[in-house]
Amino acid sequence: MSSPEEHDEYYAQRLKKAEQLREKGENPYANTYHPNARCADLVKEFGEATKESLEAEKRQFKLAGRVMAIRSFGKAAFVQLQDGSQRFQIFVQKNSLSPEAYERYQLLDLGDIAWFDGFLFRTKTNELTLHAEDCRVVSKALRGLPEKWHGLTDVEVRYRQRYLDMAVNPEVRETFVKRSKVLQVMRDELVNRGFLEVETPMMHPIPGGAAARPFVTHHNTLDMDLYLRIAPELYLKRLLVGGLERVFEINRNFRNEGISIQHNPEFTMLELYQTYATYEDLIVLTQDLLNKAAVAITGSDDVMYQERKISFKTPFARYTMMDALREIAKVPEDVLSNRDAAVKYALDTGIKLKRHQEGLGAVLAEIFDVCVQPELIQPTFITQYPTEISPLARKNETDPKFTDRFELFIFGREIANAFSELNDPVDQADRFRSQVAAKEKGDDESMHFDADYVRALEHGMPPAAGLGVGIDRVVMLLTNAASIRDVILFPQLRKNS
RNA sequence: GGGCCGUUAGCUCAGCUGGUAGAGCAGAUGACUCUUAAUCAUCGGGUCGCAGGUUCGACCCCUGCACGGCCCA
Repeated sequence: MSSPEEHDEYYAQRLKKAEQLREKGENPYANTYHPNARCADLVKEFGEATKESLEAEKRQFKLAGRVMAIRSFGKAAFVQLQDGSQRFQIFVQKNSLSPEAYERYQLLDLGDIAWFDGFLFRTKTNELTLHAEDCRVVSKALRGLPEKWHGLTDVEVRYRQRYLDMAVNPEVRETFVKRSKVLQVMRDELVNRGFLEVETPMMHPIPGGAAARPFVTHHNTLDMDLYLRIAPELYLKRLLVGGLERVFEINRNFRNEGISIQHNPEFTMLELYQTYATYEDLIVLTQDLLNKAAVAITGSDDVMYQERKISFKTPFARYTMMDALREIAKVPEDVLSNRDAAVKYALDTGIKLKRHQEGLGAVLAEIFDVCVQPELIQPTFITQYPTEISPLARKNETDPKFTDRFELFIFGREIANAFSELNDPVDQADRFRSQVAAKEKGDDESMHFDADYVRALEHGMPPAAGLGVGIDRVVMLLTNAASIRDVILFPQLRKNS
């Protein structure tokens, strides 16, 4: 990629044409020529109109967009114009334009933003086309477009210069339209259910609400370090203390971890909290949200993803973690109840245990990640997570070793995480202490003690359940994107060398 | 952090056993008033990612680095 200072012959040629326009009294970056229709509107309204009716009506329209192709025949040409909706063909004929307009047309290059005024007709091959009667260059491009047939395939350039990717690869635009639609569907659904959308801090004095390493930043005037949030959870629950009964937030979280096909340092999370609800209620809500999103985006609740059919028909499958270990991974019974047997099984399976993973629950969770998770292709809820790895979740009433929590897996990936919330301030303080102890033993992902949050709970938080949904991963599934970078407009890359 | 792969014209890609760089598109010029990757003719266009090394000679072999991709941690 050449820098703005490195100008080639194309640049010089195009700059010269811009100057020639100026000499004719034309501003090559004019904002005085506006379209009065979009390409898609014309196709919608006149796609079926006959040659004769078009000829009789001679409907006049102004279109504006990027010039994607020019097929020239000397004194006539076909121009492919692309606006925000789609491409449309323009017929430029010397005899149909004023001499001035034809001169302007001759200064038009591939990639320019152009404006045409003309009437609709059908070509000899019966293609709906705008017959140009006026032509303007409204933004002269000084750099050309990538190849017209193969498009832009270099992934690095696609990510670094996403605007080129979008200009030239229509499916990229479609992906981000679908992404927006997913968010809209979820917002609408939650608002309809009485949820209030809120915005809580992105900069936290104590990073909390998830097990992850944060990014650090600094406020100069306050002279204090702040952390980009790893989750909004603890703030959203403070709102429940304050009397809001149903809240949600859709926003970015930041986690200082590796970048992969499934991980970007900043990613979008939907989190919601509902008072007087349990994780069972959220299982229903979660599958409804995903089902509605799938149908809205793909038109079906059967979605093809990477050559596999994923069914978003409700209800989704569900297992407790222990049953999943038993039935899906065929883990022997003694491993499930005996820590030493579990550790031996893990090591025999080739799982590397971190030293701080001492409890049976944590070891079983590791075994689950390796032996069960990759098998969960169809949407599957896994419930009843070990308490020691769920420091913010309410313990199960009958077996306190487990929490009333679920995660949703699709295509072997974690899509959602939810639980009945821990609202006992004394229990919460104990859990934070365990987290701090783990941190001292070397687990840099474990949580800090958040005294301010415990204080909020001490004022009384209604019983509630909370849910987090990884929006990027949902969008990946619904747009058949192999990499999270394909659903994030500007994914994180190293500094350009 | 480790392994493997990639980086050649604006874009998409060839480039043999080491002998000094090619195509298509895009561009310029000319022809052409109904094309659909329009066609035809002519021409211009390269720090072969960067830095070293081996060699009479390196796009090619070796080392290091940068950036990207995939896999693993």
